[in-house]
Amino acid sequence: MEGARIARLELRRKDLRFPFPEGLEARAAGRRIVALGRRAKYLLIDLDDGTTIISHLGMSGSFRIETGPVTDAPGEFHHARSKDEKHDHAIFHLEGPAGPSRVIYNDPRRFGFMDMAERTALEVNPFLFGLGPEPTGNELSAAYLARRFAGKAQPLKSALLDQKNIAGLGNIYVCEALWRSHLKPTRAAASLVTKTGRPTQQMELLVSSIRDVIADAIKAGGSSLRDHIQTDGSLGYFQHSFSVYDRESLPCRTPGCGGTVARIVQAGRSTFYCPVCQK
DNA sequence: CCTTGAACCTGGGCGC
DNA sequence: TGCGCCCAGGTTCAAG
Repeated sequence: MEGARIARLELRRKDLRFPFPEGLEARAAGRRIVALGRRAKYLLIDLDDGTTIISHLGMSGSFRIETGPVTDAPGEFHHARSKDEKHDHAIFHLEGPAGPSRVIYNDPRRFGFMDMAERTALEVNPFLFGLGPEPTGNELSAAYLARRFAGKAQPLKSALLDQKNIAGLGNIYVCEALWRSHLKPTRAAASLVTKTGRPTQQMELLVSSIRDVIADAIKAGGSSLRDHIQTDGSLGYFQHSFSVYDRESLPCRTPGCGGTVARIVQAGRSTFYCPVCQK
């Protein structure tokens, strides 16, 4: 996709969760993609005119890539548009050195959305403004989190899910990171900060667990659930290595623990944890 | 300020 | 077989 020219951006409906921004198709047409980036859970597509397309997959969105000319043969198969295909909402028709290809945005539940902004004004885009540091970079540290969590009675789970504290952690990875660091999700965020505002030992452990969870998930190819798939159509398989997420009533996987995974609801989201080894 | 809850949307799974 | 209900994912916004 990088380096390719967008022959046409085809929007097959006027909105996802929000309307597509005014003039998106016209702005994208004929432009070259100079870079692909990511911030938190937003995909950033940099065009050669200084525009950046901002795309979020929501909960059920995915991109898939098709190469070669369109094989939309007329005739008997035309009526048989697959269930999946009807949720193809945006199609980037690309022209690259290797010929035509398409990058297709599919989103059955339409919780995703797209926006566009001038690259020079990205930080003030409403979706990107105020996001915390990436969990994979040096900016995330125990000392930083201690500053953010000091004095907060908010449950640890909710604080970690807050994108203003750390950008890009979702429900699954927060549950997994807390389990790895043996921390109870209902603890106050401030309980990992000393009276003098320094991170506790447990905070250090939490930060390294967050890094490890993300690294392991990337290595394993992502966490797509159920019908949610990879760009090549295969299922992400990190879901097979969840330690607590979606394991209610199953044995805790901490060696020698013997506990049973519980499910509670915090701020309207499911939290899975082991009441025995997470304290 | 902090915290919770509803809304957005669809399809899969389950109980009857 | 089908209907109705609940649930999942992420983010914003309104209300307590």
